[in-house]
Amino acid sequence: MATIQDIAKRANVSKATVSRVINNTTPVAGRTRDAVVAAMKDLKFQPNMMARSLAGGRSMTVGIVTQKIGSPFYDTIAQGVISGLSNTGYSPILVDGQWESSTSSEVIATLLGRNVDGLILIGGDLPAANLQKLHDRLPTVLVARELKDWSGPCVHVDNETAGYRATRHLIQLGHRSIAVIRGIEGHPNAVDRVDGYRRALDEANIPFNDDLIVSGDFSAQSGILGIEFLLNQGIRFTGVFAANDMAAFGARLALHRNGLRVPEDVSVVGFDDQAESAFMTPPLTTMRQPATEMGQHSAAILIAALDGRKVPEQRLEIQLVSRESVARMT
Amino acid sequence: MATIQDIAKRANVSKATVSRVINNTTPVAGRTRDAVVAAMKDLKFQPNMMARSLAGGRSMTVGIVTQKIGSPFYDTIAQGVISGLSNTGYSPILVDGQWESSTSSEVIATLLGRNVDGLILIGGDLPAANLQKLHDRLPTVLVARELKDWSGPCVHVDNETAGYRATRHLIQLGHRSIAVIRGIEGHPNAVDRVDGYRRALDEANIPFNDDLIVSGDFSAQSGILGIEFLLNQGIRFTGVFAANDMAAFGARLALHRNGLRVPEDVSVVGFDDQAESAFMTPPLTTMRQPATEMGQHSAAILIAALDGRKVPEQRLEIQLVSRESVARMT
DNA sequence: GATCTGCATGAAACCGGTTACATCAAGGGC
DNA sequence: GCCCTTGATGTAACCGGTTTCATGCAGATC
Repeated sequence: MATIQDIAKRANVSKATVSRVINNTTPVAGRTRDAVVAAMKDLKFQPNMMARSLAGGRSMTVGIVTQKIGSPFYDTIAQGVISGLSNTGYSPILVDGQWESSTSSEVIATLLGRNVDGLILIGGDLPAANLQKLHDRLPTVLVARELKDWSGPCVHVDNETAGYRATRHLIQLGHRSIAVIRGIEGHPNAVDRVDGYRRALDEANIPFNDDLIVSGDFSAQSGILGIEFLLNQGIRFTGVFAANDMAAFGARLALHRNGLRVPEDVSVVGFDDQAESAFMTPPLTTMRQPATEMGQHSAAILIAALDGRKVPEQRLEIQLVSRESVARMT
Repeated sequence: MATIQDIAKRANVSKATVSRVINNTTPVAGRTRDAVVAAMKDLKFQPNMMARSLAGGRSMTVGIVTQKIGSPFYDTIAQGVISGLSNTGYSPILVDGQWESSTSSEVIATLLGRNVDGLILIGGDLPAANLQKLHDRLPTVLVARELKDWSGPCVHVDNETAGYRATRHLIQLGHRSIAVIRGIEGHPNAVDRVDGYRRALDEANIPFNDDLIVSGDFSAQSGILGIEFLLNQGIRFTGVFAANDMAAFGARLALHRNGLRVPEDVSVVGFDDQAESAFMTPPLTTMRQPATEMGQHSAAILIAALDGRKVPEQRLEIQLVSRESVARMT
C-alpha cells in the first residue's frame, strides 16, 4: 500500500503538502495540487485510517450500541443508522448492550478505546448521569429512549400518544373491553403505551379494568401466554392491544387455536409495523414506528454535530396503519 | 485518557516494559509487572487502539460485508457473526454490499483502508478472482455462498439437498402438484433449491411441469403475485414450496384471500425459519437455515485464522421444521 | 531598489503505541 | 576471580499520517 510519503516523493513535494491536498486545510498551488492528485491516482493511494486517526484525533468511526441484537425494532433502527452513515466517510461499529447497563458500559468503554468520534445509543437503560458524562466527552445521540435530565440530542417518538391512538381506534369501532399484552415490566416505552391506553379509556368514560392487563415481554410467546391466561380466567374482551407486533402474532395464533376469529370475534392491534405484519392472515393493524427513519435521522444529527452543524429537528410520528385485524363491533 | 507513558512514569518503568506487560510478549519480573498492573488500574488505562494498530499492524477489527441490510436471512447471519466476535477483542465493522459487486468492491476498499484484520463476506456476487486476490492479502471467510475456484474458508449449507427434502416431504404426504415460488433469477441458492425440487420429483417419477414454477424475488409480495398468477391461470396445485419464509407469508395470504385453506386445501413449505414463522396462522412448516450458527461459526473460523489456529469443520445442515402448514393429501 | 507583505511549501514535532537493539546486573563455569 | 551467558529493562526508531512553525520567493509599496 502506498503511503503519503510515496506520494510526496512521486510528486516532488513534502508529506505536508500531500496532506494539505487530501484535507483541503490550506491552499495549495494549482500545479502542485494536480501533481499530487495524479500521483495519488497512479499509486492508488488509500489513506491509512489508523494513522490519520492517531494524528488527527478523529477516527471517522461511530459506535452504535443496540440492545439485544435480533429484536426487530432495534435492529431496524440500527439498519437505519448504518444506511444513514453510508457515504459520509464514517464507518459504523455495531455492538450489543444486551439491555444491561453493565454490558453497555463495557462495550462503550471498548468503543471509546477505539476512539469513535461519536456514539449512537439505541434504547438501553444507562443512568442519566453516565450518559451526561459521556456526552461531555463526545457527541452522543440517544434513540428510542426518552430521558429527562438529558440535554443532548434525542430521537424518539411519543409512545403515550401512540398507545392512546391505538386504543381510541378500537373504542371508536365500538370496543369497550380491550385487553392489553404489556411489554417488559418497567420498560419506559411499554409503560407509556399503557398510559396512553388509560387516557383513551378515561376519555371515553370506560372504567379501567386491571384484569384486562396481562404482563409480557415483547415476545410472540408472551402473546400466546397472555391470551391463554385471559381465556382461562374467563375474562371477556373484544379487542387486544399488543405491546408489539411479535406479541400480536402470538396473540393472534392463540386466538386462532381457541376458535376465535380475527377480526370477527376479536380485533387485534399491534405495535411497530415490522415487515411481516402486512402479510399476516389477516394483515395486522398496527402502530407504525418509523424505525428506519429514526435511525437515519439520528445518523444525520450525529454527523451534523461532528461537523459542527445543526440539523433541523424532524418530527417523527407513530401512525396507525389500518389493515384487517380490526373490525367494528357488531 | 491515560497513555502508556503515564503508566510508565507512575510505575517507574519505561514505555516498553508497560507494553510488554500488556501484550505478554517478553517475560517481565514479578514485582515490576505488579507495579505496572497497579498503575494501569489506578489510571483506568485503556489502550488506544489506533496507536496500537498503527504500530503493530493489527487493528483488531474485522469487516463484515452483508447484502441488503434488512433481509432476514442475511441479517441473522450478520448477528451471528457479531455475537461470535464479542469478547474476542475484535470489533465488527458492518457494511452493506447491496448485492452489487461494484458496491461491494467499494465498501471492501474502505474496509481495507481501515486496516481490518479479516473479512467476512456474507453472500454477494464478487467474482472469484477478486476474492482470491483479497484472500491472499488478508484472512477472508465466505458465508452463505458456494464457489468453486475458492480455496479459502467457506461456511455454507446444501441448498440442493434442502430443496430436495422439502419437496420429498410434500410428496411423501401425497402431494403431486407442487408449485414453486422461485427466488431471484440466477441467485445460486435459489437455483440449487429448485434443482433439489426436481430431483425429488424425478425420484418419485412425477413429471416436471414448468407451469408450476413461478418467478419471485424472496419478497412477500412476490409470494402473493405468484399465487395470484397460478390461480388466474387455472393451474392446479396442492402444495407450495416457497423460496423463503417471506414469500411463504405472501403465498399464504394470497391463498387465504382466494378462499383456499392452509393446510386443508393447500400445503405450504417455506425456507429459512425466521423468528415469525413459528407464529404464523398456521405455524409455518419450513426448512430451517442455521443462520445464527453460520455467522458464529464463520466468526470462529476467522478468529482462529487470525491466531494461526484452525477450527474444526462444523457440519451445518438445513433441517425440516415440521409445523402446521402442511397436511397429508386426502 | 530596498523593505514589507502574503502566499505556498518544507522541516520537524507529535499522536500512542510496538519492537529491534543496546545495556546492565546477576549467576554459572572454569 | 574472571569471563561469559542469561534475563530483565531501557533507548530509540518506527508506523503513517496532521499540524505548527519557519522559510523562501514573488509582488506590492514607497
